[in-house]
Amino acid sequence: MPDRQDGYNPGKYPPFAVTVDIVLMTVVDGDLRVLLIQRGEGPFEGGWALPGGFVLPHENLDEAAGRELLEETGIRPDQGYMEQLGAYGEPYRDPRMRVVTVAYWAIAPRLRKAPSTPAAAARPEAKLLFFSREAPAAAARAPSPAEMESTAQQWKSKIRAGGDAAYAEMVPLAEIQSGRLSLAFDHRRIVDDAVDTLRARLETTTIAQGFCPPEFTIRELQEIYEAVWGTRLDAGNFYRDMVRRKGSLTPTESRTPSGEQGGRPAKLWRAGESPTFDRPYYRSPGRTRRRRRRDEDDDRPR
Amino acid sequence: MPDRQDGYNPGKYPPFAVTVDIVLMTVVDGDLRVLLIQRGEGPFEGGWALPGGFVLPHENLDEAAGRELLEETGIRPDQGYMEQLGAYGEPYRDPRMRVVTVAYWAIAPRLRKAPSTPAAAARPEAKLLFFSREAPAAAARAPSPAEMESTAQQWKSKIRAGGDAAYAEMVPLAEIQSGRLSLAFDHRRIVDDAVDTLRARLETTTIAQGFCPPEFTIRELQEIYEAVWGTRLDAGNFYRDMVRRKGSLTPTESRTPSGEQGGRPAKLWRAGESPTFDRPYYRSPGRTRRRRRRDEDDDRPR
DNA sequence: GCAAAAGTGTTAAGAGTACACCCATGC
DNA sequence: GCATGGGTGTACTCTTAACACTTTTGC
Repeated sequence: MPDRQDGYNPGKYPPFAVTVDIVLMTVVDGDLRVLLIQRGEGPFEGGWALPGGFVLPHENLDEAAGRELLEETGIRPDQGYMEQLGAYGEPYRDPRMRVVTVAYWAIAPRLRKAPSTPAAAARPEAKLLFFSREAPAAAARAPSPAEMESTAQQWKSKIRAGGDAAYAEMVPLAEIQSGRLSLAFDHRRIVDDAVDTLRARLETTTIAQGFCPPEFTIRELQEIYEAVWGTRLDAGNFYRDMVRRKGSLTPTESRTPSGEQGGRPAKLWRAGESPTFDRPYYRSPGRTRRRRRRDEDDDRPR
Repeated sequence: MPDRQDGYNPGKYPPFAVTVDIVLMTVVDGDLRVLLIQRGEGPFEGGWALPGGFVLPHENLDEAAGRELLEETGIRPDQGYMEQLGAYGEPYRDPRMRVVTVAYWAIAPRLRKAPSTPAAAARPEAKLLFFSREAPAAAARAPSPAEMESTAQQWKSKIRAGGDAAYAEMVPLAEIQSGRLSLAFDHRRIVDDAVDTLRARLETTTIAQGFCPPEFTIRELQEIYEAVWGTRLDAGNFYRDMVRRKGSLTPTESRTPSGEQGGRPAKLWRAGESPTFDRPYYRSPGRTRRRRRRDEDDDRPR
């Protein structure tokens, strides 16, 4: 606490800068990805870093994180999910001054997979999504209900070719954790912590649905779990396990526009009223056999 | 991140004070308690608050929390367990200036219960432990191995009668959560968050042992779980469940100095090599039937 | 018809729970 | 002997995990 009997008095305190950094995660084609920006100046110029910025004097930490998310991606915090991760404050993590960063992690809904064979869609090095960092004023205005309806449309309108000095990109987590792509400051550690927390949250809450479009199939939800946990799950058991949990899913009348070259159309579901499961869905050891490799695709023989 | 393309440059950033606050918890006679200090000056003078202080320019957040814990209680962080909880930064949480607090929670081992009938020991409003906040220099020096051996002795040497303006006290959590005792700033919320996290950690880690003396019985460990979770557990099942988990407990040759008015002497155990369980010990609904009231004492008929 | 994907049934193994019961001590 | 608390046995229930099987579509 600020003032106490140990020699400090108000006004004579060590001044710090306080920033927020955001680990925005999404799942694209079975890959967990993280939003990174390429730094345009300063230390680590040209390096990859988490989006973030200073906390302003009048706003609290959650508001600062929500504002930064909106400014950088056009995503409003209430469209997905956002939660504080923790504070990071090594003395020389920023070489210029003493900075304490409060990290947040957030979830962005994904675009629905384009109708085509899954094999074709997954393979040809699926194009990364680029988010413009320009025109923050336009991005900051509140979206209309129609705009909110389809986040996919919002995103598409912001995608550009990239290649500019400072841009943002959804980078596969594997690129970061394998070390092929290294991050500025202590952001690698922040990303690791965020992923750990996300993995744990999937056990007790329904936030995995936040990665999905407003209406989704149980199979799509399963793909989120598999991407985040890095495991394969039994489709039949997963279906029952999710539907059995009360309050987490609302059934819909509609079904998927039916399969490409066959397959039974899947029921569509909406998020339930409860943000948590009535009973946790644990990654038990038997359930989570390690997944081999991205794009080895499947365990089943053909 | 500090410098970016959005109008900020280094040196022109909103200055904040950064502090650490510590939720030090212990279990005394089946009660989960929290260390509070009574404020000697400033806002909330005379009110109860968490111990804490400013982060110094040269130290990181963990070091600041460890230093504060040592200064305020004489407990070295490596004697128990300490973990960051999160950051709290509402704009006017401190009326004097903009302060962001990074909260930590920590565990202190408890004194072994004095040999007497459990009923007698539990009832007569067991005396609270008082920690002196004076002579910080003495408290700050590194304790010798002999001193470390018995934390109980360290504590006793610091206990004083209390009644002074600024002192510290282990307050039962129930006093805080019932609202009978209200805390300064947003410290009530921080305490609640710390307890939630502690409860969750008991499921997957062996830190409950941190509340126990170096050698302890399974029954003592069970009492920790019951105090923290606020439940009753079946003694027979708990015994097996804990002993079954590999790596969490090391057997000892010794036994308890044998019962007071009978009873089979209990085996003594030490902490195992693993800080986490091989399989989590969940508070499943059946296991955690709600406990009635503190000091109604027991469910069994007599 | 066949292939593919959604959804259901069945079963064996194991974890969780309740509770009876035996064991080792003090008095 | 009796009381007390430590530790073990046992039976029943429920969840998990594997996998066979049925349903509904496209071609």
